[in-house]
Amino acid sequence: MLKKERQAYILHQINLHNKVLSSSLCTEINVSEDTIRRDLQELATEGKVIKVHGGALSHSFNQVYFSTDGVYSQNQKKVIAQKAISLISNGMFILTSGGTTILEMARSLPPQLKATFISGSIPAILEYMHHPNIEVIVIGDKISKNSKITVGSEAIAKIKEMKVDICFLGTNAIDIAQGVTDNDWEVVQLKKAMIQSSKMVVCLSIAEKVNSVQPIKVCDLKEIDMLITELPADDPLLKPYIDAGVKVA
Amino acid sequence: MLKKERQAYILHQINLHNKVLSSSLCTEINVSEDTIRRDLQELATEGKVIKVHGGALSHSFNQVYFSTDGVYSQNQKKVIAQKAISLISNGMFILTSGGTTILEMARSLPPQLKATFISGSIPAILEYMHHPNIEVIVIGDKISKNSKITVGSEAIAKIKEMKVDICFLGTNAIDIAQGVTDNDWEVVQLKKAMIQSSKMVVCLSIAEKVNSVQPIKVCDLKEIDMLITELPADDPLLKPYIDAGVKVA
DNA sequence: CAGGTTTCTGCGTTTTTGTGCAATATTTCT
DNA sequence: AGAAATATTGCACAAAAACGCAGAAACCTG
Repeated sequence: MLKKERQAYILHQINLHNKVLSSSLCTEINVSEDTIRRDLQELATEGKVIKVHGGALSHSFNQVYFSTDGVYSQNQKKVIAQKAISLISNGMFILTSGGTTILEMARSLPPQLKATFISGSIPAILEYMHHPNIEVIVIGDKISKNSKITVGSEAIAKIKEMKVDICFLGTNAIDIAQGVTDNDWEVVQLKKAMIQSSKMVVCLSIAEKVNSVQPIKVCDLKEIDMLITELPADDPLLKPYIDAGVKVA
Repeated sequence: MLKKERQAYILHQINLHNKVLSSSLCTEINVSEDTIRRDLQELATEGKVIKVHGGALSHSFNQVYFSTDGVYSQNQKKVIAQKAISLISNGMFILTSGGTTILEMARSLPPQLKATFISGSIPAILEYMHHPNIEVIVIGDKISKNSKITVGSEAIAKIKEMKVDICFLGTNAIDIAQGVTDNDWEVVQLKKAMIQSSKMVVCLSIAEKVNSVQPIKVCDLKEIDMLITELPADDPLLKPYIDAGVKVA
Protein backbone atom coordinates (compact mmCIF):
# COMPACT_ATOMS: atom_id res chain seq x y z
CA MET A 1 0.00 0.00 0.00
CA LEU A 2 1.30 3.36 -0.98
CA LYS A 3 2.09 6.03 1.49
CA LYS A 4 -0.43 8.48 0.07
CA GLU A 5 -3.03 5.80 0.03
CA ARG A 6 -2.37 5.04 3.66
CA GLN A 7 -2.59 8.65 4.69
CA ALA A 8 -5.79 9.09 2.76
CA TYR A 9 -7.22 6.11 4.57
CA ILE A 10 -6.11 7.54 7.90
CA LEU A 11 -7.69 10.87 7.14
CA HIS A 12 -10.85 9.15 6.14
CA GLN A 13 -10.97 7.25 9.39
CA ILE A 14 -10.32 10.36 11.37
CA ASN A 15 -13.06 12.28 9.70
CA LEU A 16 -15.36 9.37 10.27
CA HIS A 17 -14.70 8.74 13.94
CA ASN A 18 -13.04 11.93 15.06
CA LYS A 19 -10.14 9.90 16.32
CA VAL A 20 -7.76 7.09 15.46
CA LEU A 21 -5.49 4.89 17.50
CA SER A 22 -2.04 4.18 16.14
CA SER A 23 -2.33 0.65 17.38
CA SER A 24 -5.54 -0.20 15.58
CA LEU A 25 -4.38 1.49 12.39
CA CYS A 26 -1.23 -0.54 12.24
CA THR A 27 -3.11 -3.81 12.40
CA GLU A 28 -5.69 -2.61 9.88
CA ILE A 29 -3.14 -1.51 7.33
CA ASN A 30 -0.62 -4.07 8.38
CA VAL A 31 2.40 -1.88 8.71
CA SER A 32 4.61 -1.18 11.66
CA GLU A 33 3.59 1.28 14.29
CA ASP A 34 6.52 3.46 13.37
CA THR A 35 5.15 3.98 9.94
CA ILE A 36 1.77 4.97 11.26
CA ARG A 37 3.41 7.30 13.67
CA ARG A 38 5.38 8.91 10.90
CA ASP A 39 2.25 9.32 8.86
CA LEU A 40 0.39 10.90 11.68
CA GLN A 41 3.34 13.12 12.39
CA GLU A 42 3.31 14.28 8.82
CA LEU A 43 -0.42 14.87 8.71
CA ALA A 44 -0.12 16.75 11.97
CA THR A 45 2.52 19.16 10.69
CA GLU A 46 0.33 19.73 7.66
CA GLY A 47 -2.38 20.64 10.14
CA LYS A 48 -4.73 17.96 8.97
CA VAL A 49 -4.97 16.11 12.24
CA ILE A 50 -4.03 16.67 15.84
CA LYS A 51 -1.45 14.26 17.11
CA VAL A 52 -1.84 13.00 20.62
CA HIS A 53 -0.28 10.24 22.63
CA GLY A 54 -1.62 6.98 21.29
CA GLY A 55 -3.18 8.26 18.10
CA ALA A 56 -4.66 11.40 16.62
CA LEU A 57 -7.80 13.50 16.80
CA SER A 58 -9.73 15.33 14.16
CA HIS A 59 -9.63 19.06 14.24
CA SER A 60 -13.39 19.38 14.54
CA PHE A 61 -13.19 17.35 17.69
CA ASN A 62 -11.09 20.01 19.24
CA GLN A 63 -13.38 22.77 18.11
CA VAL A 64 -16.43 21.13 19.56
CA TYR A 65 -15.14 20.26 22.95
CA PHE A 66 -12.40 22.71 23.69
CA SER A 67 -14.45 25.64 22.46
CA THR A 68 -13.34 29.05 23.63
CA ASP A 69 -13.79 28.43 27.25
CA GLY A 70 -16.17 30.42 29.38
CA VAL A 71 -18.59 31.46 26.69
CA TYR A 72 -19.45 27.82 26.39
CA SER A 73 -23.16 27.54 25.76
CA GLN A 74 -23.59 31.18 26.66
CA ASN A 75 -25.32 31.91 23.41
CA GLN A 76 -27.61 28.97 23.80
CA LYS A 77 -28.56 30.22 27.20
CA LYS A 78 -29.25 33.65 25.79
CA VAL A 79 -31.66 32.12 23.31
CA ILE A 80 -33.37 30.20 26.06
CA ALA A 81 -33.55 33.33 28.17
CA GLN A 82 -35.28 35.24 25.40
CA LYS A 83 -37.86 32.55 24.90
CA ALA A 84 -38.53 32.42 28.60
CA ILE A 85 -38.86 36.17 28.87
CA SER A 86 -41.48 36.20 26.12
CA LEU A 87 -43.77 34.33 28.51
CA ILE A 88 -43.64 37.09 31.07
CA SER A 89 -46.13 39.95 31.13
CA ASN A 90 -46.38 42.99 33.32
CA GLY A 91 -47.76 42.37 36.74
CA MET A 92 -46.94 38.71 36.92
CA PHE A 93 -45.59 36.93 39.95
CA ILE A 94 -42.71 34.69 39.03
CA LEU A 95 -40.87 32.06 41.01
CA THR A 96 -37.38 31.06 39.90
CA SER A 97 -34.85 28.48 40.98
CA GLY A 98 -31.10 28.91 40.70
CA GLY A 99 -28.68 27.93 37.97
CA THR A 100 -26.83 29.72 35.26
CA THR A 101 -29.65 29.59 32.77
CA ILE A 102 -31.93 31.38 35.18
CA LEU A 103 -29.13 33.84 35.79
CA GLU A 104 -28.89 34.51 32.11
CA MET A 105 -32.61 35.15 32.01
CA ALA A 106 -32.35 37.52 34.95
CA ARG A 107 -29.68 39.48 33.13
CA SER A 108 -31.73 39.72 29.97
CA LEU A 109 -34.96 41.03 31.46
CA PRO A 110 -36.08 44.13 29.58
CA PRO A 111 -35.84 47.27 31.70
CA GLN A 112 -39.46 48.30 31.25
CA LEU A 113 -40.81 45.03 32.56
CA LYS A 114 -42.75 45.38 35.77
CA ALA A 115 -43.13 42.14 37.60
CA THR A 116 -42.47 40.49 40.93
CA PHE A 117 -39.74 37.91 41.11
CA ILE A 118 -39.49 35.51 43.99
CA SER A 119 -36.38 33.47 44.57
CA GLY A 120 -33.97 32.07 47.07
CA SER A 121 -31.04 32.09 44.71
CA ILE A 122 -28.58 34.73 45.82
CA PRO A 123 -26.97 35.28 42.40
CA ALA A 124 -30.40 35.61 40.80
CA ILE A 125 -31.55 38.02 43.47
CA LEU A 126 -28.50 40.15 42.81
CA GLU A 127 -29.50 40.41 39.18
CA TYR A 128 -33.13 41.16 39.88
CA MET A 129 -32.07 43.81 42.33
CA HIS A 130 -30.33 45.76 39.59
CA HIS A 131 -33.45 46.08 37.50
CA PRO A 132 -35.38 49.27 37.88
CA ASN A 133 -38.96 47.99 37.80
CA ILE A 134 -38.81 44.59 39.32
CA GLU A 135 -39.97 43.81 42.81
CA VAL A 136 -37.86 41.19 44.48
CA ILE A 137 -39.05 38.85 47.17
CA VAL A 138 -36.41 36.80 48.89
CA ILE A 139 -37.15 33.34 50.20
CA GLY A 140 -35.33 33.10 53.48
CA ASP A 141 -33.67 30.11 55.09
CA LYS A 142 -30.27 28.55 55.48
CA ILE A 143 -27.97 28.95 52.52
CA SER A 144 -26.68 25.93 50.70
CA LYS A 145 -23.21 27.00 49.68
CA ASN A 146 -23.04 24.57 46.82
CA SER A 147 -26.01 25.92 45.00
CA LYS A 148 -26.02 29.42 46.48
CA ILE A 149 -29.70 29.15 47.19
CA THR A 150 -31.69 29.10 50.39
CA VAL A 151 -32.92 25.65 51.32
CA GLY A 152 -34.83 24.14 54.18
CA SER A 153 -38.27 23.75 55.64
CA GLU A 154 -38.80 27.46 56.16
CA ALA A 155 -38.15 28.13 52.52
CA ILE A 156 -40.43 25.31 51.46
CA ALA A 157 -43.18 26.44 53.80
CA LYS A 158 -42.95 29.95 52.42
CA ILE A 159 -43.17 28.72 48.87
CA LYS A 160 -46.19 26.60 49.68
CA GLU A 161 -48.04 29.70 50.84
CA MET A 162 -47.90 31.10 47.34
CA LYS A 163 -49.62 30.57 44.05
CA VAL A 164 -47.65 32.34 41.38
CA ASP A 165 -48.21 32.75 37.66
CA ILE A 166 -45.09 31.09 36.36
CA CYS A 167 -42.27 29.10 37.81
CA PHE A 168 -39.01 28.85 35.90
CA LEU A 169 -36.86 25.88 36.75
CA GLY A 170 -33.24 25.68 35.74
CA THR A 171 -33.03 22.02 34.82
CA ASN A 172 -30.06 19.74 35.22
CA ALA A 173 -31.53 16.73 33.52
CA ILE A 174 -34.76 15.85 31.79
CA ASP A 175 -35.78 12.57 30.29
CA ILE A 176 -38.90 11.03 28.82
CA ALA A 177 -39.04 8.16 31.25
CA GLN A 178 -37.51 9.67 34.38
CA GLY A 179 -38.94 13.15 34.00
CA VAL A 180 -36.98 15.97 35.63
CA THR A 181 -34.10 14.88 37.83
CA ASP A 182 -31.34 16.62 39.77
CA ASN A 183 -28.39 15.88 42.00
CA ASP A 184 -28.93 17.91 45.15
CA TRP A 185 -31.51 16.61 47.56
CA GLU A 186 -32.32 19.91 49.22
CA VAL A 187 -32.68 21.71 45.94
CA VAL A 188 -35.00 19.00 44.73
CA GLN A 189 -37.27 19.50 47.72
CA LEU A 190 -37.40 23.15 46.90
CA LYS A 191 -38.20 22.59 43.28
CA LYS A 192 -40.99 20.22 44.20
CA ALA A 193 -42.57 22.90 46.32
CA MET A 194 -42.13 25.45 43.57
CA ILE A 195 -43.91 23.24 41.09
CA GLN A 196 -46.86 22.85 43.41
CA SER A 197 -47.14 26.55 43.98
CA SER A 198 -47.24 27.60 40.36
CA LYS A 199 -50.02 27.81 37.81
CA MET A 200 -47.51 27.13 35.09
CA VAL A 201 -44.21 25.30 35.29
CA VAL A 202 -41.52 26.01 32.73
CA CYS A 203 -38.28 24.05 32.48
CA LEU A 204 -35.26 25.78 31.01
CA SER A 205 -32.67 23.38 29.71
CA ILE A 206 -29.98 23.43 27.09
CA ALA A 207 -30.40 20.69 24.54
CA GLU A 208 -27.44 18.75 25.84
CA LYS A 209 -29.21 18.10 29.09
CA VAL A 210 -32.28 16.81 27.34
CA ASN A 211 -32.49 13.05 27.61
CA SER A 212 -30.08 12.89 30.52
CA VAL A 213 -30.76 11.63 34.01
CA GLN A 214 -29.54 12.57 37.47
CA PRO A 215 -29.91 10.60 40.69
CA ILE A 216 -32.80 12.40 42.39
CA LYS A 217 -36.24 12.84 40.93
CA VAL A 218 -37.91 16.22 40.87
CA CYS A 219 -41.13 15.46 39.05
CA ASP A 220 -42.75 13.60 36.22
CA LEU A 221 -43.00 15.07 32.79
CA LYS A 222 -46.72 15.53 33.13
CA GLU A 223 -46.20 18.05 35.90
CA ILE A 224 -44.35 20.49 33.73
CA ASP A 225 -46.18 22.68 31.25
CA MET A 226 -43.39 23.81 29.01
CA LEU A 227 -39.85 22.92 28.09
CA ILE A 228 -37.60 25.60 26.68
CA THR A 229 -34.37 24.78 24.92
CA GLU A 230 -32.25 26.62 22.42
CA LEU A 231 -33.55 24.38 19.65
CA PRO A 232 -36.47 25.25 17.39
CA ALA A 233 -39.75 23.72 18.53
CA ASP A 234 -39.84 21.28 15.63
CA ASP A 235 -36.48 19.73 16.34
CA PRO A 236 -36.83 15.94 16.33
CA LEU A 237 -35.09 15.70 19.69
CA LEU A 238 -38.08 17.38 21.26
CA LYS A 239 -40.77 15.44 19.46
CA PRO A 240 -41.19 12.82 22.24
CA TYR A 241 -41.80 15.57 24.75
CA ILE A 242 -44.48 17.15 22.62
CA ASP A 243 -46.06 13.74 22.28
CA ALA A 244 -45.93 13.41 26.05
CA GLY A 245 -48.02 16.56 26.34
CA VAL A 246 -45.30 19.07 27.14
CA LYS A 247 -45.40 22.34 25.27
CA VAL A 248 -42.10 23.12 23.69
CA ALA A 249 -40.51 26.43 22.76
CA MET B 1 -9.78 6.12 25.53
CA LEU B 2 -7.21 8.76 24.82
CA LYS B 3 -6.17 11.23 27.41
CA LYS B 4 -7.25 14.23 25.39
CA GLU B 5 -10.56 12.58 24.74
CA ARG B 6 -11.07 12.04 28.42
CA GLN B 7 -10.22 15.61 29.21
CA ALA B 8 -12.59 16.81 26.55
CA TYR B 9 -15.31 14.71 28.07
CA ILE B 10 -14.56 16.12 31.49
CA LEU B 11 -14.65 19.66 30.19
CA HIS B 12 -17.89 18.93 28.47
CA GLN B 13 -19.43 17.64 31.66
CA ILE B 14 -18.17 20.60 33.62
CA ASN B 15 -19.55 23.10 31.23
CA LEU B 16 -22.80 21.26 31.21
CA HIS B 17 -23.36 20.83 34.91
CA ASN B 18 -21.02 23.47 36.30
CA LYS B 19 -19.30 20.87 38.37
CA VAL B 20 -17.94 17.35 38.35
CA LEU B 21 -17.07 14.89 41.06
CA SER B 22 -13.86 12.92 40.67
CA SER B 23 -15.65 9.90 42.00
CA SER B 24 -18.49 9.90 39.50
CA LEU B 25 -16.16 10.63 36.61
CA CYS B 26 -13.94 7.71 37.39
CA THR B 27 -16.83 5.28 37.27
CA GLU B 28 -18.22 6.87 34.12
CA ILE B 29 -14.96 6.70 32.21
CA ASN B 30 -13.75 3.65 34.01
CA VAL B 31 -10.29 4.77 35.01
CA SER B 32 -8.72 5.15 38.40
CA GLU B 33 -9.41 8.17 40.53
CA ASP B 34 -5.74 9.09 40.27
CA THR B 35 -6.05 9.56 36.56
CA ILE B 36 -9.10 11.77 36.93
CA ARG B 37 -7.36 13.79 39.53
CA ARG B 38 -4.34 14.26 37.30
CA ASP B 39 -6.59 15.31 34.44
CA LEU B 40 -8.39 17.83 36.59
CA GLN B 41 -5.08 19.06 37.88
CA GLU B 42 -3.89 19.57 34.34
CA LEU B 43 -7.05 21.29 33.20
CA ALA B 44 -6.86 23.45 36.27
CA THR B 45 -3.34 24.66 35.57
CA GLU B 46 -4.47 25.42 32.04
CA GLY B 47 -7.13 27.54 33.64
CA LYS B 48 -9.99 25.63 32.12
CA VAL B 49 -11.57 24.49 35.34
CA ILE B 50 -11.31 25.28 39.01
CA LYS B 51 -10.06 22.37 41.04
CA VAL B 52 -11.68 21.81 44.38
CA HIS B 53 -11.67 19.05 46.92
CA GLY B 54 -13.59 16.16 45.44
CA GLY B 55 -13.88 17.43 41.90
CA ALA B 56 -13.83 20.62 39.89
CA LEU B 57 -16.01 23.60 39.06
CA SER B 58 -16.64 25.50 35.90
CA HIS B 59 -15.05 28.88 35.81
CA SER B 60 -18.20 30.64 34.70
CA PHE B 61 -20.00 29.42 37.77
CA ASN B 62 -17.73 31.27 40.12
CA GLN B 63 -18.19 34.50 38.25
CA VAL B 64 -20.57 35.74 40.90
CA TYR B 65 -18.64 38.88 41.22
CA PHE B 66 -19.25 41.15 44.11
CA SER B 67 -18.96 44.81 43.42
CA THR B 68 -15.97 46.25 45.16
CA ASP B 69 -17.60 49.63 45.48
CA GLY B 70 -15.35 52.58 45.99
CA VAL B 71 -16.17 52.85 49.67
CA TYR B 72 -14.35 49.60 50.13
CA SER B 73 -10.92 50.18 51.50
CA GLN B 74 -11.48 52.74 54.16
CA ASN B 75 -9.12 52.14 56.97
CA GLN B 76 -11.51 53.42 59.57
CA LYS B 77 -14.00 50.74 58.69
CA LYS B 78 -11.30 48.12 58.80
CA VAL B 79 -10.44 49.19 62.32
CA ILE B 80 -14.08 49.05 63.31
CA ALA B 81 -14.45 45.66 61.68
CA GLN B 82 -11.51 44.25 63.65
CA LYS B 83 -12.90 45.48 66.93
CA ALA B 84 -16.27 44.00 66.13
CA ILE B 85 -14.80 40.67 65.13
CA SER B 86 -12.98 40.40 68.44
CA LEU B 87 -16.39 40.08 70.09
CA ILE B 88 -17.27 36.98 68.12
CA SER B 89 -16.50 33.47 69.31
CA ASN B 90 -17.04 30.11 67.72
CA GLY B 91 -20.58 28.84 67.81
CA MET B 92 -22.25 32.20 68.19
CA PHE B 93 -25.42 33.26 66.44
CA ILE B 94 -25.05 36.71 65.00
CA LEU B 95 -27.59 39.05 63.50
CA THR B 96 -26.37 41.82 61.24
CA SER B 97 -27.99 44.72 59.47
CA GLY B 98 -26.77 46.14 56.18
CA GLY B 99 -24.36 48.97 55.46
CA THR B 100 -20.81 49.23 54.31
CA THR B 101 -19.34 48.92 57.79
CA ILE B 102 -21.05 45.59 58.25
CA LEU B 103 -19.80 44.61 54.84
CA GLU B 104 -16.28 45.41 55.83
CA MET B 105 -16.68 43.25 58.87
CA ALA B 106 -18.02 40.39 56.76
CA ARG B 107 -14.97 40.60 54.54
CA SER B 108 -12.56 40.55 57.44
CA LEU B 109 -13.93 37.52 59.23
CA PRO B 110 -11.11 35.06 59.93
CA PRO B 111 -11.45 31.88 57.91
CA GLN B 112 -11.37 29.52 60.84
CA LEU B 113 -14.27 31.21 62.57
CA LYS B 114 -17.30 28.97 62.89
CA ALA B 115 -20.46 30.86 63.55
CA THR B 116 -23.95 31.38 62.22
CA PHE B 117 -24.72 34.69 60.61
CA ILE B 118 -28.26 35.83 60.06
CA SER B 119 -29.03 38.73 57.81
CA GLY B 120 -31.32 40.15 55.19
CA SER B 121 -28.62 42.22 53.56
CA ILE B 122 -27.81 40.78 50.17
CA PRO B 123 -24.27 42.17 49.93
CA ALA B 124 -23.50 40.89 53.42
CA ILE B 125 -24.93 37.48 52.58
CA LEU B 126 -22.70 37.32 49.55
CA GLU B 127 -19.68 37.88 51.75
CA TYR B 128 -20.73 35.37 54.37
CA MET B 129 -21.34 32.86 51.64
CA HIS B 130 -17.70 32.97 50.61
CA HIS B 131 -16.45 31.96 54.02
CA PRO B 132 -15.73 28.30 54.55
CA ASN B 133 -17.03 27.81 58.06
CA ILE B 134 -19.90 30.19 58.39
CA GLU B 135 -23.50 29.14 58.26
CA VAL B 136 -25.68 31.70 56.61
CA ILE B 137 -29.34 32.22 57.35
CA VAL B 138 -31.20 34.53 55.05
CA ILE B 139 -34.10 36.61 56.31
CA GLY B 140 -36.62 36.56 53.53
CA ASP B 141 -39.03 39.26 52.44
CA LYS B 142 -39.36 42.01 49.88
CA ILE B 143 -36.12 43.70 48.93
CA SER B 144 -35.66 47.38 49.50
CA LYS B 145 -33.53 48.41 46.57
CA ASN B 146 -32.10 51.42 48.34
CA SER B 147 -30.61 49.51 51.17
CA LYS B 148 -30.31 46.11 49.45
CA ILE B 149 -31.86 44.46 52.43
CA THR B 150 -35.06 42.53 52.91
CA VAL B 151 -37.72 44.50 54.73
CA GLY B 152 -41.33 43.94 55.73
CA SER B 153 -43.49 42.20 58.26
CA GLU B 154 -42.33 38.73 57.32
CA ALA B 155 -38.76 39.67 57.96
CA ILE B 156 -39.67 41.30 61.25
CA ALA B 157 -41.73 38.33 62.34
CA LYS B 158 -38.85 36.02 61.56
CA ILE B 159 -36.42 38.11 63.52
CA LYS B 160 -38.74 38.21 66.50
CA GLU B 161 -38.67 34.42 66.64
CA MET B 162 -34.97 34.50 67.45
CA LYS B 163 -32.75 35.27 70.36
CA VAL B 164 -29.21 35.60 69.13
CA ASP B 165 -25.93 36.27 70.91
CA ILE B 166 -24.93 39.49 69.23
CA CYS B 167 -26.52 41.91 66.88
CA PHE B 168 -24.33 44.25 64.89
CA LEU B 169 -26.00 47.41 63.65
CA GLY B 170 -24.51 49.59 60.98
CA THR B 171 -25.40 52.96 62.37
CA ASN B 172 -26.27 56.08 60.41
CA ALA B 173 -26.51 58.44 63.34
CA ILE B 174 -26.05 58.27 67.07
CA ASP B 175 -26.50 61.00 69.62
CA ILE B 176 -26.55 61.33 73.38
CA ALA B 177 -30.02 62.81 73.52
CA GLN B 178 -31.75 61.18 70.55
CA GLY B 179 -30.08 57.79 70.72
CA VAL B 180 -29.76 55.86 67.48
CA THR B 181 -31.61 57.34 64.52
CA ASP B 182 -31.92 56.56 60.83
CA ASN B 183 -33.60 57.76 57.65
CA ASP B 184 -35.38 54.74 56.20
CA TRP B 185 -38.62 53.81 57.86
CA GLU B 186 -38.61 50.18 56.86
CA VAL B 187 -35.02 49.62 57.86
CA VAL B 188 -35.73 51.19 61.21
CA GLN B 189 -38.55 48.72 61.84
CA LEU B 190 -36.15 45.94 61.12
CA LYS B 191 -33.46 47.27 63.39
CA LYS B 192 -35.94 47.63 66.21
CA ALA B 193 -36.82 43.98 65.88
CA MET B 194 -33.18 43.02 65.74
CA ILE B 195 -32.44 44.87 68.96
CA GLN B 196 -35.25 43.07 70.74
CA SER B 197 -34.04 39.69 69.56
CA SER B 198 -30.45 40.00 70.70
CA LYS B 199 -28.74 39.44 74.01
CA MET B 200 -26.18 42.06 73.11
CA VAL B 201 -26.53 45.00 70.77
CA VAL B 202 -23.45 46.52 69.19
CA CYS B 203 -23.50 49.69 67.11
CA LEU B 204 -20.81 50.14 64.49
CA SER B 205 -20.31 53.74 63.53
CA ILE B 206 -17.52 55.85 62.11
CA ALA B 207 -16.67 58.79 64.30
CA GLU B 208 -18.14 61.20 61.77
CA LYS B 209 -21.61 59.95 62.51
CA VAL B 210 -21.26 60.15 66.24
CA ASN B 211 -23.30 63.04 67.62
CA SER B 212 -25.47 63.29 64.52
CA VAL B 213 -29.20 62.86 64.20
CA GLN B 214 -31.52 61.45 61.53
CA PRO B 215 -35.30 61.79 61.27
CA ILE B 216 -36.46 58.40 62.49
CA LYS B 217 -35.68 56.94 65.85
CA VAL B 218 -34.37 53.42 66.18
CA CYS B 219 -33.78 53.21 69.92
CA ASP B 220 -32.54 54.95 73.03
CA LEU B 221 -28.92 54.78 74.06
CA LYS B 222 -29.75 52.57 76.98
CA GLU B 223 -30.85 49.80 74.66
CA ILE B 224 -27.47 49.41 73.09
CA ASP B 225 -24.67 47.63 74.87
CA MET B 226 -21.66 48.74 72.95
CA LEU B 227 -20.55 51.38 70.50
CA ILE B 228 -17.63 50.67 68.22
CA THR B 229 -15.84 53.44 66.34
CA GLU B 230 -12.41 53.72 64.83
CA LEU B 231 -11.33 55.94 67.73
CA PRO B 232 -9.56 54.66 70.85
CA ALA B 233 -11.89 54.02 73.75
CA ASP B 234 -10.57 56.97 75.71
CA ASP B 235 -11.22 59.53 73.03
CA PRO B 236 -13.04 62.52 74.59
CA LEU B 237 -15.72 62.35 71.88
CA LEU B 238 -16.91 59.08 73.35
CA LYS B 239 -16.77 60.07 77.01
CA PRO B 240 -20.46 61.08 77.19
CA TYR B 241 -21.49 57.65 75.90
CA ILE B 242 -19.46 55.87 78.52
CA ASP B 243 -21.05 58.08 81.13
CA ALA B 244 -24.45 57.13 79.71
CA GLY B 245 -23.66 53.48 80.37
CA VAL B 246 -22.62 52.39 76.88
CA LYS B 247 -19.49 50.28 76.59
CA VAL B 248 -17.07 51.68 74.07
CA ALA B 249 -14.42 49.97 71.95
C1' DC C 1 22.11 0.28 -17.25
C1' DA C 2 25.41 1.04 -13.36
C1' DG C 3 26.06 3.70 -9.60
C1' DG C 4 24.61 7.07 -6.60
C1' DT C 5 21.03 9.32 -4.12
C1' DT C 6 16.74 9.78 -1.98
C1' DT C 7 12.65 7.89 0.15
C1' DC C 8 10.29 4.62 2.68
C1' DT C 9 10.04 1.15 5.97
C1' DG C 10 11.00 -1.92 9.90
C1' DC C 11 13.89 -3.18 13.96
C1' DG C 12 16.17 -2.53 18.35
C1' DT C 13 17.18 0.55 22.09
C1' DT C 14 16.43 4.32 25.01
C1' DT C 15 13.18 7.96 26.76
C1' DT C 16 9.04 9.72 27.74
C1' DT C 17 4.29 9.42 28.90
C1' DG C 18 0.21 7.55 30.96
C1' DT C 19 -1.76 4.58 34.53
C1' DG C 20 -2.52 2.18 38.53
C1' DC C 21 -1.21 0.87 43.27
C1' DA C 22 -0.18 1.47 48.03
C1' DA C 23 1.16 4.01 51.94
C1' DT C 24 0.63 8.42 54.03
C1' DA C 25 -1.08 13.00 54.69
C1' DT C 26 -4.79 16.25 54.45
C1' DT C 27 -9.41 17.91 54.23
C1' DT C 28 -14.20 17.59 55.03
C1' DC C 29 -18.16 16.21 57.44
C1' DT C 30 -20.68 15.33 61.50
C1' DA D 1 -12.56 15.06 67.98
C1' DG D 2 -12.94 11.13 65.00
C1' DA D 3 -14.45 8.86 60.81
C1' DA D 4 -14.76 9.07 55.96
C1' DA D 5 -13.51 10.99 51.81
C1' DT D 6 -10.03 12.93 49.10
C1' DA D 7 -5.00 14.37 48.06
C1' DT D 8 -0.26 13.56 47.72
C1' DT D 9 3.73 11.08 46.94
C1' DG D 10 6.81 7.70 45.32
C1' DC D 11 7.09 3.77 42.68
C1' DA D 12 6.39 0.18 39.13
C1' DC D 13 5.00 -1.17 34.78
C1' DA D 14 3.20 -0.91 30.25
C1' DA D 15 2.33 1.61 26.19
C1' DA D 16 3.95 4.82 23.06
C1' DA D 17 7.43 8.02 21.11
C1' DA D 18 12.00 9.24 19.67
C1' DC D 19 16.20 8.01 17.60
C1' DG D 20 19.66 5.87 15.11
C1' DC D 21 20.45 2.43 11.90
C1' DA D 22 20.02 -0.61 8.00
C1' DG D 23 17.92 -2.85 4.13
C1' DA D 24 15.00 -2.24 0.18
C1' DA D 25 12.62 -0.03 -3.15
C1' DA D 26 12.20 3.94 -6.16
C1' DC D 27 14.12 7.58 -8.62
C1' DC D 28 17.55 10.18 -10.90
C1' DT D 29 21.43 10.87 -14.15
C1' DG D 30 25.07 10.50 -17.15
